[in-house]
Formats: sequence, structure tokens, C-alpha cells
Amino acid sequence: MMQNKYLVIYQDLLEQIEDGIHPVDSYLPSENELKGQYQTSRETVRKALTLLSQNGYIQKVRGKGSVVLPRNKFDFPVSGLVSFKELRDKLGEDNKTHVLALETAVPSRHIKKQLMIDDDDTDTLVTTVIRAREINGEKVILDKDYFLAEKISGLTEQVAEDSIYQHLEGTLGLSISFAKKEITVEDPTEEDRESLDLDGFHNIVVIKNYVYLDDATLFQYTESRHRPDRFRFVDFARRHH
Amino acid sequence: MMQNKYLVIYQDLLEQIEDGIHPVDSYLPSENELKGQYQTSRETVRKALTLLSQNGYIQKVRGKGSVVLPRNKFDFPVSGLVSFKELRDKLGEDNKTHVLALETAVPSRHIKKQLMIDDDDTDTLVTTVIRAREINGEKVILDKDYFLAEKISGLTEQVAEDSIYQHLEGTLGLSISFAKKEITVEDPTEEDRESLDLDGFHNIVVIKNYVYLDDATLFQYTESRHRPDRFRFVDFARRHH
DNA sequence: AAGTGGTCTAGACCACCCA
DNA sequence: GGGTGGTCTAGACCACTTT
Repeated sequence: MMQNKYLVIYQDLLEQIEDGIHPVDSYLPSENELKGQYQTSRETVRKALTLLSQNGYIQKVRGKGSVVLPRNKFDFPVSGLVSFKELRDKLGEDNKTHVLALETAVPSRHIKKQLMIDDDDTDTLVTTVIRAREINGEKVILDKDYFLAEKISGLTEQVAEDSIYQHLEGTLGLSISFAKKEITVEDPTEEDRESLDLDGFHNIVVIKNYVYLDDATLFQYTESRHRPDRFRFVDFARRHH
Repeated sequence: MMQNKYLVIYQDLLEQIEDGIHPVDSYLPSENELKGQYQTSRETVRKALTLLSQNGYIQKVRGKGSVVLPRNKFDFPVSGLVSFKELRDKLGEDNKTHVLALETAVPSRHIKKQLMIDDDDTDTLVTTVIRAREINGEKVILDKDYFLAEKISGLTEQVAEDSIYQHLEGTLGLSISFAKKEITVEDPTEEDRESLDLDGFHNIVVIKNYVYLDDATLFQYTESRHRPDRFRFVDFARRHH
């Protein structure tokens, strides 16, 4: 299995950082050393280091080297595109997924708008998946996913209970490229009250997510509605001067 | 004033995109064309395009070119490091800043922990700034900033009412490199109730921000506490395969 | 086949840090 | 002054899209 050289270097170094071979506050080997170790050019080494830097693992300091940054164990993968399955695997708590709906149909006005489908368009079908996420016996997250039906297939209840993303990227070979997220706090809807264990909570955290493929086409809109006590968002942002 | 070539190209193209010279869904000139236009090498052109791509302005598509992506006018600068001043300038609403505290002292246990200062350390001073932000006559955001005092100077009430960031980057020449953010929803504290117009709101959105300089040293911890109806966070995240 | 972006190379000069 | 990362070059080959 051949890979891009810079990705091999990236993954190598990442593993070494996670294994503590390069502890926090220590310096990675210099770009010249790495260039020798991997029998490659300096620009290729730099590509790997730039990726590590973008993902918050190292900081490059002029005249000194690349320092390993501290990482909080609980950080979710850097700023998003995080699915419930990944999250659940990290947290390792008791949990369950209830599939409340799974259907393919002509979407409502509101969903058409979110997916940039023309209002007059009555041909484009959208697959809707609604799931309640249960953690430690309480239903605390309501996930409402809307997919362009033409792009997906084989979406069964089984798949929806596990990980849709795995299905998309693994089985269907779709390549997710980027996403736009918006986080707000709203009043719970009737649906929220019915589907979740809201107890005494008066608010709900809403994450709206627009997901795009490699060819820049929008193909998914997701609304993830969290009970406030079960919401946490971690972000790493670099300033591009 | 000489600049890096790739930044010149980046800013040029960005301006052209914002001016509509390259409308949404159109393709930028190809890398070969740009290389000619700017009398430079292709790798340098690619560096500029990569920046545009990271910041969510374009999507590069293999075999086709660089497509201009749609942008919501209201997007704040991509995922963060947004200061209240920037935000206020965008929104253009009536607003005011009340400086509630400004002092330099040995910090509390809790703040020491946030700024990675040793518990036994009684020498390191921290400058605390507490500000309430008023929008349309209501105090809706409480900003609590803690700076390593040795790194800053000349922080007056005047400066605090305007933009501390401008002071840091402009006047002091500090170079902010990256930040880690955590967003959660909590119960309001006594301080929140006293300093803000919470009306009937039962929750408060808390953004904890750890800001680092170019040399990877932590120098600021900020807690920004928003009334839920006045909170909105927008994020653009690329998937690095 | 021609054009596009993706990767890689071997070298160069510069700005910065440190002994 | 020697080592570090930051920028830039002129070329090469590849994978993909389009005609």
C-alpha cells in the first residue's frame, strides 16, 4: 500500500508524539535531520510538519525548531466533523442510539433551503434520519440528518445505529472535504421535549452542520440538538497572519 | 513595504473574490496562468491558493481548477480568535463597554491553574480585566481576561474600552499564534447575575480561551460569558485526510 | 491530447537563535 | 558562525477531467 511520502512522515511523527517518544515541550528532529532520515527533500518534510502544526500537535519556532504542544486528553478531534460514534468511543460511557425515523422523500421547504435545492424542484429526493442518543440511560442528543438521496444508498437502520460516516467514507467511498458549523442556543421545540429527557433544562444547544464533498457540492445538512449539560465543543484555531 | 510574494497573491485574489471579480461557483485562473501573471513559480502560487482554501474561500478540484465557495455575509472570521471589537464592527449595533475591573496582582489558585503557573509561584503577576459588553442597551456579555503581566504593559482603561488585541498586536508587537477554545453551557454565577441583564435566562454560554504566542508560550486566559440569545459561533473546518 | 491540480526534488537565499 | 525554520525557484512526473 503506497502512500504519499509527506503523509507517511506525518503519521510517523504523530505516532511518536502520542507514544511519548517526543514528549511535550521537547523538539522534534530538525527538518534537515528528518530529510535525511526519510531520504526525501526538505519541502516534503515541511509539508508533514505543517500538517502537524495545523492540527495543533506542534509549534514551529524560527531559529529553534518544532516544539511538541501539550494536548488535553479529552480534546475531540480538532474542531469538528465529529460524529457521535467517535465521541462515544472516546468517552466510553454507556450509550445507545434510537432511530426515530429513516425515510427518503421530497423535502420540506425549510430543508430545501438548507440543502440549496431550488424551491420549484420536485425531483430531488432527500433521505432523512432522526436519531436520539442515549448516554447513561438518558436521551440527551437529538440528531437530525438530511442527505441528498442520489449520493447515498444502502442506508439501513443497522447502519444508522452504528456510524453513518463510516458507511459513507468506507463503503460508499464518498470523500468529505469540509463543513460549515453554526452553534446557537435555542428554546426546546415540542419534538425536543418528546424525544429527549430534558428534565428541568430550559435551553437546547443547536449545532447546524453543512457538509461538502471534494467537488464542493453540498450533500448533507445536520442539526444536532444537545441538552446543555451534555454539550462541549473544543476548537483549535491558528491565526494566519 | 515589501511582503511575501505568496501573501501578496493571497490578498490580491481575496480582494478580487470579495469584489465579485471571481463570483461564487466560478473558477480562479489556473495555477499556470497565475504563475505567469505574478512572474513566480507554481509552488508559490499554490501556497497562496492553499491559504485561500484553508480559510474557506475556495475549493481546489483536481483536473478542474479552484472554485469560489459561497460565503454567508455574516460569517465571522473563520473559527475564532474573534474579539468583541471585530464582532461589534460587523454587527454595527449600538454598544458600549463597561470596564468593571483592571488590576495587576498575584492570581488566585484557579487562575494560576488556567495559565499553567506553578502553585508555589508567588512572583508571577497577572493582569485581570473584567468587562461587561452592552448591546442595544442590554449588558449581555461578560469578558474576564487574565494576562501574564510581564508580557503586557500600558494597559489602561482607555485601551480596555477599545480593543486590547489591537494594543497587543499593534502597539506592543506581540504575535498571537494560536488559541484553544472550549465552549460549554453553565448555570449563571452570582457575578453573572450582578453584571449582566440576564432577564429570564437560566443558562450562560461560557467560552474559555487559551491564547498562545509565536514561541508557543501561553500568555492569556479568557472567559467570555454570553447570554444564550446573544451567542453565535461559526466554524469552518476542513477534513485533512 | 491538452489542461488541470497533487506530489516531489535539489538547490538557493534569508531571518532568527544561540553558544 | 553554525544551526534552525521561512520563502522561493524551475523543473519533473502523476492522476484526473475535459474535449
